[in-house]
Amino acid sequence: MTQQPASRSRRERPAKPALSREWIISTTIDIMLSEGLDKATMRRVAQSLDTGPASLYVYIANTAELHSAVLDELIGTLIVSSSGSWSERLERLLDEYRELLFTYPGLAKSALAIRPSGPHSLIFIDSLLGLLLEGGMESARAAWAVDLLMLYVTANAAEHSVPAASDIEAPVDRESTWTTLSTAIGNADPAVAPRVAAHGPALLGGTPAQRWTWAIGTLIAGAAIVPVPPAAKA
Amino acid sequence: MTQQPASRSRRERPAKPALSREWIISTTIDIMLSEGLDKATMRRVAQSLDTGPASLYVYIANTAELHSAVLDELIGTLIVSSSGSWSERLERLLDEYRELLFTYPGLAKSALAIRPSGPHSLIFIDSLLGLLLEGGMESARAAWAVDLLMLYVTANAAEHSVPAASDIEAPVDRESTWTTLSTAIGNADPAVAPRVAAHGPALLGGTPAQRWTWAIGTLIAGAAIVPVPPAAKA
DNA sequence: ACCTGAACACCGTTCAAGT
DNA sequence: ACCTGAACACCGTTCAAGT
Repeated sequence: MTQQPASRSRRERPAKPALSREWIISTTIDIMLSEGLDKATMRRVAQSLDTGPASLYVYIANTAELHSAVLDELIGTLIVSSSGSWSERLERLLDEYRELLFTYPGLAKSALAIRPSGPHSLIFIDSLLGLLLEGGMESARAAWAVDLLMLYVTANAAEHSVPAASDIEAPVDRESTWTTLSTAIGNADPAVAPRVAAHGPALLGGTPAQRWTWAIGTLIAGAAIVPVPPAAKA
Repeated sequence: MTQQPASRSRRERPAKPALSREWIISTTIDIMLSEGLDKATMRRVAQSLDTGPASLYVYIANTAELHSAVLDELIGTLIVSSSGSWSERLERLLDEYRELLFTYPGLAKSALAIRPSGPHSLIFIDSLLGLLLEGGMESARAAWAVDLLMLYVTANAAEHSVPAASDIEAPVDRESTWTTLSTAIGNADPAVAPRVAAHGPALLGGTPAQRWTWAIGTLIAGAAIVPVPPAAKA
């Protein structure tokens, strides 16, 4: 339980080790890394463990729980940097989380469905909360802001990790999705969507990094000025 | 194309009408309404249309495109109210969108993956943009704010529409997910997650409606004060 | 040209039967 | 008690063959 974080690369596979929750989770992470979340199915994981899928159900309730456990494990690898202002450390931590979700394509989508809730996630939430409190944010607002920030990071990653499957056979699709949206905006009929037609470039402008920084800044600045309804406070 | 919005309830089924993109989409909506997005599969839709799944591929490229088309169709039913301040109208419009995504469980998750981009979505984006501009927001910021607002609404809905499948056999699961998170927060060890332990009630406090209103307000207020990098402007 | 039966290559989950 | 083979009930997508 409190051993070191699951090593994510073990080349030597000691001939059929005993099945266990930990072993199943780390095998799942291996598969996710090399083949994507889509391939990290009960069947595929079982195959990697030289057994049938039914065996996994002794340790894990269902696919959602497996993915949830994997996410918690990975969140355990994030660390709060110790230098810089609270806002720098906060942005860096969120950036690490974003990167994590980008590294494991498809995991973000799971994260939305399952709400990180394991022991490692609790520590992560604690860190975010601590940084906002350090920044002087009122406690009730900081709590809600943590939620909002995590939701944004997850949604942002989920949106950018679209393909997940079929990236071997149809790498075109990702591009064409983008193209569809931007040409739709570019070609917007001023009679039907006048503001989009007029402000098209602004809608599409900026680098992903610029938009990310702006969004995080916006969330924090907004949370700092919008009060939480008094009744909702502890 | 510019007929009335796809009627979502047609009890009389004129014996095997000709297959068409429109007919496929409206049938999919029917199924989604009555059985959830999970059941709106190519196979199930084909079955409702008295044909094999292969036939759908004449009109629709794949499942993602089908869901994308459905979402655009539904977004076409949203209307901007004509009374009230810009911010009241904005919040009402976003609320309609949120409600739409809640009504069709699972659709929100699709919306994240596919980025609403059809003709109806373009008009919706145009309305949001118009309201922010009316509120005096600078154009580049308003454009990015539209993105952020839509992302939040979608993510929020995706998070709350968890079960989607298996809601007949395991209605317990939704409850237990919540319970898991709140008990985890409630029982947080002060030694390992001191801030969570101390501010637990704040993390869990407020009604969904309060949190929703606060979040939307936070996003708009934040966008109004955080400037977009000059290089990113049109 | 338009449509589709049948097949291919997968899924998650359960449960009776084995050790 | 613990584990699992085999089955159940599904998927998306393709393609050769029919009309």
